[in-house]
Amino acid sequence: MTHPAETASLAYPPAEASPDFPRIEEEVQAAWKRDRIFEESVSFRPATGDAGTNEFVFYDGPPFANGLPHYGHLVTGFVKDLVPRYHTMKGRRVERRFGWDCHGLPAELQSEKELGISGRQEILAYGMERFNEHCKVSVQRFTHEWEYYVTRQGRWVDFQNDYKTMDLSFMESVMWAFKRLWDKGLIYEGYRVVPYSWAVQSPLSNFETRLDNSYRERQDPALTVKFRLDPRDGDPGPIDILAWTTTPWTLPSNLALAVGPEIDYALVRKGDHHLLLAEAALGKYAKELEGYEPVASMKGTDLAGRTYQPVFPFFQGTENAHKVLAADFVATGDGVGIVHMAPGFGEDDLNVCVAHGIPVKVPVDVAGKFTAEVPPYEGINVIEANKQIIQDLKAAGVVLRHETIVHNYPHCWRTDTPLIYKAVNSWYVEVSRFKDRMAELNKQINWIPGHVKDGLFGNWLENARDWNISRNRFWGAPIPVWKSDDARYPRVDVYGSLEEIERDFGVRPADLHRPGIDALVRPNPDDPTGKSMMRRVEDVLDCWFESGSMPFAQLHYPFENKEQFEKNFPADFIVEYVAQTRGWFYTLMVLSTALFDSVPFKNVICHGVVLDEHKQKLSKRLRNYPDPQEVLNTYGADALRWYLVSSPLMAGGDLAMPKDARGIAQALRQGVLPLWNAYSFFTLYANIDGVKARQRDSWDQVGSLDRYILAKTRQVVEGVTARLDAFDLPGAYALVPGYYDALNNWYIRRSRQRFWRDADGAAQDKQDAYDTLFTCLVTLCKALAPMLPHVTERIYTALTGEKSVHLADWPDASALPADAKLVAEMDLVRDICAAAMSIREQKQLRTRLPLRTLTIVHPDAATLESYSQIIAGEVNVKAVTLSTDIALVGSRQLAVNAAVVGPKVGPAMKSVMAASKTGQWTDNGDGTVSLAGVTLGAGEFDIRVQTNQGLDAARFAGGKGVVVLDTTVDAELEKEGWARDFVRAVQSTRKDAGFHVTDRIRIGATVPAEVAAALEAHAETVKRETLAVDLKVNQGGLTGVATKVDLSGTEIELAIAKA
RNA sequence: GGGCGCGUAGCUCAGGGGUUAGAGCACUCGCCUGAUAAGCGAGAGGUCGGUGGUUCGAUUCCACCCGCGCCCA
Repeated sequence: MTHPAETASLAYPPAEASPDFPRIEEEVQAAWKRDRIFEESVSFRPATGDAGTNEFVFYDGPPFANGLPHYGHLVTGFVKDLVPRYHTMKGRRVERRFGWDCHGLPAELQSEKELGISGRQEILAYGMERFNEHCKVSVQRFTHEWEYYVTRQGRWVDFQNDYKTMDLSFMESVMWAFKRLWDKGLIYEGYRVVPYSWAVQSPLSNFETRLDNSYRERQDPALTVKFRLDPRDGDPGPIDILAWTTTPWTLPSNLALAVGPEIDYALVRKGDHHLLLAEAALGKYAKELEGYEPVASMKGTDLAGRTYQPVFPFFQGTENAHKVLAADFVATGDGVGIVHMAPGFGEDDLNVCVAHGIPVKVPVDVAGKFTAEVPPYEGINVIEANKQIIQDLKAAGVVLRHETIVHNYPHCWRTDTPLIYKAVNSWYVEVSRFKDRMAELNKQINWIPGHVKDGLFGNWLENARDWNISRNRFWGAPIPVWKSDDARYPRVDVYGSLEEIERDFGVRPADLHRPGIDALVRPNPDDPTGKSMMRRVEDVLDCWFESGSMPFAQLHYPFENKEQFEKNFPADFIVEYVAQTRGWFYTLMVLSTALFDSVPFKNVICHGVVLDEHKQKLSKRLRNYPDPQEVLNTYGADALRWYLVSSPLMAGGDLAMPKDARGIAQALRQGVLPLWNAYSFFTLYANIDGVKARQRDSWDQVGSLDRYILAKTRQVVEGVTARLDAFDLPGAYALVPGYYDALNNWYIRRSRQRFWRDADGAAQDKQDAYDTLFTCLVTLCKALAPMLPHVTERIYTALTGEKSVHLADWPDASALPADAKLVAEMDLVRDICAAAMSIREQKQLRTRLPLRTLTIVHPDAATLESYSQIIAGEVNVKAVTLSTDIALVGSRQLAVNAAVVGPKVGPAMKSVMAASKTGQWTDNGDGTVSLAGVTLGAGEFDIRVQTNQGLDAARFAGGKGVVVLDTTVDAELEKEGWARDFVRAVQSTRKDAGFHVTDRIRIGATVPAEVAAALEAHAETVKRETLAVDLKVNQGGLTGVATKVDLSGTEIELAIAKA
């Protein structure tokens, strides 16, 4: 739009009228990189202040390194960027280190896939060292993709100074944490039944099984099996006791049966044969029990202690086994009220059996296959063995019923294979011992949304179980425990630093990974024979233990940065998706409570999950989401940030994102474009006028429009500040469109002429207009910088010539005028104009057609006097008349302010409301009214207008005021209307022809006679408005850019040419 | 079965003991313009999931029910 010749001397870099935001963003990002703006934004804020630390501490939740980022990461990333940018501008130092979660099953499984091997045995065959070496490389494969997305989304984070959980320093800190817990007696080793994945050959932690939706529907056999009780005196004959199970594969390991002590059991008989089951279950087995009759009834306690014959012989003769035991957990909901117990495969089973001195038998190997202890099934996967076991039992005649049930069953979150429950030797953190303390500390945390604190997270803490932190795997931090290999000389050594290892083993490991660490072996000092050795227990740590360790481990605490950590713990802020209440949020809480007796973070946002528009999970296979890269390249990162962060996600809800990205297009239109348009207007005219605007710091002399928009700016800054302080991010975004509207569609539109007015006599007013708009834009850019980091950067740097808006201080609202009265009045004026325009629309009177009078009736009409001109201009009337006399336009209606009056009068409210509706009230003339025996004073009622019929009127301010438009059109008004129509036609032709806004033109036109008369009457105005040096009407010979134009129903021919 | 969240316009969602329940999108109609058609405005569109209760008054609070989502048994 700008002539190239002018560019050199421009006051501001020209703003594209049709900006390509993705391109602008990339330019901005390139400048950030080139000028190291991020680094400077961190480093120029001091780390310490008057009151100790000046750091705003942010923890980056480490993502699994071996996966590609998706929308969920983008959401988290935007928040991880927005909040730190805000606090940086507020003057805090906000370090942001990227973290990589390198260890654990995801990494191992990826490597197995890449290497074409599967399971422990094959890994061992392949070689643990090579395997781990591969893992180490594999987990860094996607770092570049991550860096691309994170950078492209405009997220500032330090990749150079990142941390990896596989770094020696990180792992040493983790080792330290383990030792601290050990010293506090919070670590123990035990036999526990755990969810076990035979596919990955490892137990899972209890929260791993609950992360995301690991439960899915599964069909399983359910078997009702008969166990023959050993005969006892008084038995009416042979008795079979029933038991029900959905895991037939555990029957070979059956070691006991459990009954509920208070449950009623029925003995039923058919001929010589007796069955025993809960009375409550009789109905369910009606079919199988046909012909049986009840012969006796007894309590569970009566049965306890009886012995029976196992259905399989494998563990016959096991100490204390094969007895009926009483246990409280037995219920009659499912099955027969008698539970088959296999202590190797059930948590309750284990507890009860151990209590009764029954040893644990686990005839299943690490891969989920039966061992030689059960010869017929040896080598068969337990789930696959179900079939054969059922067949064998049927053949033995001990199956009463074989059915199939569909139930929710937990699956391995990595391989999607069903989990089994299995007793394994594991290492535990005794969370149950300090869970009350966690619940207490949790009260200090500000959760967003608030319900998570006592809901999802609070309940989770209340039911916290001991945490199984060992994994029988390879790629992870080693459990730093060495044990004697000879039980006769027991000894356990736990190490908490490289130095301690060096002291005992004589070497300081350069790498703590297996198998190198396993090679550290030394003679057991407690063994006088000198034969037994201290060997490391084989397990590695659950990688979640490392995620919970990141606050201190990323700093190599306590070996380095001791003071820095202690001064800056806990974090001020973290954010992740809501399921991390069971993951990272939880592990942070566990470790910080146990190690430091402190919360790990003060404020936390838990956002929801991005779904497709049918609320289905986003799936690469289904391609049910817009390609992120395409979105970034079409609409830009600012639009995407606006879309995602102002969504219900931030309230913990799900976001149903349409595949066509229309929400993102809308965010661009509503959130980004209006700001750009205001800026583009400013630079266009400032450059034409050669005006250099300056930041306003006084406003005593400026007009009401300027004061109004400055006061509005103050309000929006205050509002955004309050919401960002409260971590209410959508709330902050929500304030912006209303402000855009006031700026673009009121301030600029009503001030437009001031920007191109001739300088004579109005220079100050013009400068005021530029200064005001400049002040608004610069202030707004600062206040929106965290929310729209790119577009604000471009605009701010163009306007101010400074290096970066992100190096600026947060705008000071008090530097702008506070004028609530003016804002309220002007907003009322806008309301009045909207009402007046609605009359025009209704009467089909185009805005360009001037009208004589607008009458405004309102109790505070007097205060509107000074706005008459603004209203007249907006509504296009010659005169504005103000009145407080409602009788002019209608009658008075009483509107009781029920919220105030209700509580005051109580039950009398009913008659008060009735009286007000039927008009039975009296004005006492002193500002009070009476009705139904009650007198109402100021603030307790409003008077509203009931408009008379037949008027061209519209109500405003909730009915408190009325505007009446004189819709008579006389010849003079008609002519003026034609002239304005003509001006508009010329202007749009100019624009279509690509003329510059300052180009002088010549106009030729062929028009009907009545229009010609109008143009003649208003020739000077037309020429001035269109920058025409010449206007020839109906003189033929049209030259230049010619068009036919519809002029409010009359066709004319028009030609314009540059003068 | 339990916990948490949710049910408001065709869609996505705000709101909140008070008579006239809002926004954006979509729809219909219209409009300004020497910045912005990726613009501005108006209209239509709702027994606020259901049933009871508390209350002068319930969409809002309470109970129960129905439905959806997540988590857990």
